[in-house]
This record gives sequence, structure tokens and C-alpha cells, in this order.
Amino acid sequence: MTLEVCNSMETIEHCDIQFNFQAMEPDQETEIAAENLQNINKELMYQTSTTDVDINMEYLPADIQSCVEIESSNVISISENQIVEIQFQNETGLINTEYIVNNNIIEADNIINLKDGVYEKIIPYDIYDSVKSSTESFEVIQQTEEPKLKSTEIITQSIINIPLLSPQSENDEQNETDLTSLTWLHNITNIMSVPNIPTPPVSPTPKPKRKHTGNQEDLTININYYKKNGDKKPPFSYATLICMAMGKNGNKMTLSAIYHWIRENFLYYRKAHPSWQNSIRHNLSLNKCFVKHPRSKDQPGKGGFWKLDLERLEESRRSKRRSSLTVRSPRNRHADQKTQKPLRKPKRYRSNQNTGERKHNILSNISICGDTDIDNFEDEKKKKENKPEKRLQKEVSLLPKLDEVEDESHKEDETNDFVPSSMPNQSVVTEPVNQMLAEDELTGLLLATNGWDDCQLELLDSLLDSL
DNA sequence: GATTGTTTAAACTTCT
DNA sequence: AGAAGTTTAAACAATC
Repeated sequence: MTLEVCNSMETIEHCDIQFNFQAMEPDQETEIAAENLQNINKELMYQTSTTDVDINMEYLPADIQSCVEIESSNVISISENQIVEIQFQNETGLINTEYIVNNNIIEADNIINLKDGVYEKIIPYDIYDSVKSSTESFEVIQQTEEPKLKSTEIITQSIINIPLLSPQSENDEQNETDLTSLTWLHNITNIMSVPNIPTPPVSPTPKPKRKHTGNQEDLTININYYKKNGDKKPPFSYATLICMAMGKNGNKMTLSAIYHWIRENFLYYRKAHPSWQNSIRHNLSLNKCFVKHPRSKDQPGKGGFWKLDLERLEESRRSKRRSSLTVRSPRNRHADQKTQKPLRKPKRYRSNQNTGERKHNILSNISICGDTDIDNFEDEKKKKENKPEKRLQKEVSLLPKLDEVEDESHKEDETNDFVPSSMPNQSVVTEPVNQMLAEDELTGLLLATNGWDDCQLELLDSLLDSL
């Protein structure tokens, strides 16, 4: 497998980008690591075929400041505002191409040009007409040889400079700063960059995190680590996980499909006590951004479809901002309720796996994380040997063994619960553009606003108002 | 009976 | 320290 990095634009500032790629065979991991690093502009090429990759900085572009840990992941420091093309290849040829701009993974279908600090993203032809009809912000700038590439979306320049955490880092604790809720916007931005969905303007540049120490490499989260390693709980809130799943499945999923997606993409949740599913349900019910849509009568199956309510997201975001600018409403939920209701009995069970853990923002790369082929999704109810959550007090004894889980075979879903991955395109095409701001809208909503400074919020507002 | 969905509440975490 | 957000646990109703 070859990793090819093409630096096609001038540099402005610095950021870190993490490349993840899998070896075809585990023992080839290091060998394939940076077999071919190429910088087009400077016509520099770095090649190695050794198993112990030793990057010679002399051959790297000046703006590439480091290239470390070339094993299962390849961390390279690359200038911000660069467009980076990554081609994943194996002996059979090209298997995938992705582009990265300011930490955003862009599908190869969406060719990107950079011009004077403005991103121009070419929108796939098949959604161009509907996009154009609903906004003036898109314009045709070129016709490409590829018929499906037709228009361009202007995206204001914005630099995301998110502290990233490396799971292997020795400095986890000190680096694990407030990467929680608010910042998962950025995650969503990437996650939701499914083909054919116009990428909204990325978030304004957050201020550097307070008390942040350590270099960027140390902060880089390898999302693949969480996909493959079930020992550590992924640093995403449940709301984030739900949005990740929905972002990959047209913002509309059944509960069981959400379970499935999470299990498929995070090994931890395959091994974990199934009480997390209770939390998922809790989040779906409690978070008003998740809206339940009952099945139609001609759609048999259990439960309804859960969707993201983007209007609600925006409404909530704005109200949160207003309240943050004034006085926080007094809230003493616990005290009030204690006076009204008797205390509950002590908890019988609490997982200690999350104790002390903090949620992290990541340079997420969900496309690398993997699109679960949900076509083969097997409804949970079919898995009798791997009992899902029933009642929590019964669940401990029902915990599935890991090997059982991993041998789990996915049969055809009989219930049509699963929303195929083709759904996103449909929904995007048919909905007005202001309904497509999923990423940014989600940001301000599900997340706390306290991670945003005034500049960010104002920019966000202006972007929203301009729609 | 199992799953889905709602609600309550305590514990925990993070931020101001 | 308090507010606000998140997670975990639990009870229970509705539905398939």
C-alpha cells in the first residue's frame, strides 16, 4: 500500500494532519508506511521500502515539519490551507483517494481548488441543480472532463486548529482538555462529508485551548485506534456518536441501526456492557435535536426513525448564545427535585471504564473510520446468543464474549430498519440549503457554546444569516 | 418476551 | 462553588 502526499498549494500556517491507513497484512504495516511521499510542487519525493521507516527531513518539503510514528498510522505535519491528496493504493492499484483541507477530509468526488484563501469545492453534478436552485452562493466556474463535476461551492477560509490527542500519548491527561461536546462539531464536519453533500463553511478558528501543552503530534487522535481497540472508550459523547451515525446514514436511522453503526465503528461498544444502549436511547429521547418519526403503516418493524432536527439545532444554538451573553438562568435541578421526590436507591452498577475519562475533540476522519456496510445490517433482535440490553440489572450476566461478537455474522435485515447509505443524497437534494447546514448547525447545538468565543459565534451567525 | 421510548435522578465532568 | 452538560442507572409504558 502506498501513501502519496501531494502538496499542491502554497502554505500559510501550520497544522497537523494525520493519515491513517491499513496494511493489507498486519506484518506489512511498517513496510508500506511511507513508501512514497511526494510533493508535487517542489518535485520532491521521499521513498522508502524498509520496514523501519526513517524519514529524512531533507527530502520533505520545508513546510512539512515532522513525520513521525510511521507504523499503523502516519503523522505528518503539514501546512494549513494546503490541499493534500492522499491516494491509498495496494498492489492492485488505487483503492481510494481523499483530499484534506484544514483537517477536513473531503471525498474524492469533491475536487477542491484553493485560491487566495478561498476554498472552492466542486459539487458533484448530480446534486448541482438542486443546490443551485436554492442558493446564490454557488456558481459554475469550470467544466471538468468528469461530467459529474460541474459547480463550485465557495467556502470561506477558516482554519481549524484543534488540539488532538494521541491515544498512545503518554501525556493523555494533560492533553485531554475540553475536547468534549462543543468541539465535536468539527468531527461532524468530517463525518458528514459524505459524497454529494455540499460542505458548509467550516467553523471559525477556535482560540488555542487554555493550558494546552505538548506538541500537536501528541494530541492527534487516531480514530482507527478506537475502531480497532476496544480497551479504551472512544472520546465521543453519545450525542456525538448518534450524530456520527446519522451523518453517515442520511440523518435518519432506526435505533437498532444506530446501535449497529456504533458497534461496527467502535470496537469498545462491541465489548462493552450493553448499558450504553440505554444511554443512547436516553440521549435520543432527551435531546430535542433528535426527533422521532414514526414508521408509516407500510413499513413494518419496531420503533420509529430518528432524525436530526436541524431547525431545532439552530434555534437551540441561538438561544444558547443569547443566554450565554446575558445571565445564566438559575438552575438547581437536583436540589429542587430532591425536595419533591424521595431519593433513589444507590446505584447497583457503574462502569469504571469511563472514570476520569474526558471527551476529546479529534481530527476526526470518519471516512477512514469506515463506512459500515449497513446493507448487511442484522437487526439486534436476531442475535439471540448476543443478548442486547434488556433490563440493566439483568445485563451483567448477559455480556457477550468478545469472540462471539466478532464472529457475529450479519444477515440481511428483514425489517428494513436500516436506512441505506443512499439516503443522504436524497434528503440533501430535496431539502433547502438551510437544511443542509448540518455540520455547523450541529455544532452550536448539541454542544455547549462555551467553547466558542465571540468571534466564532459572530462568524457563525453571519454565515447563518447569509443563507 | 423483547425492544423501543420516556422519564427521573444521581454521579460525574467541565467551565466560569 | 455553582452552573451546566454528560453519563449511568433505573422504572415503566407502549409496541411488535
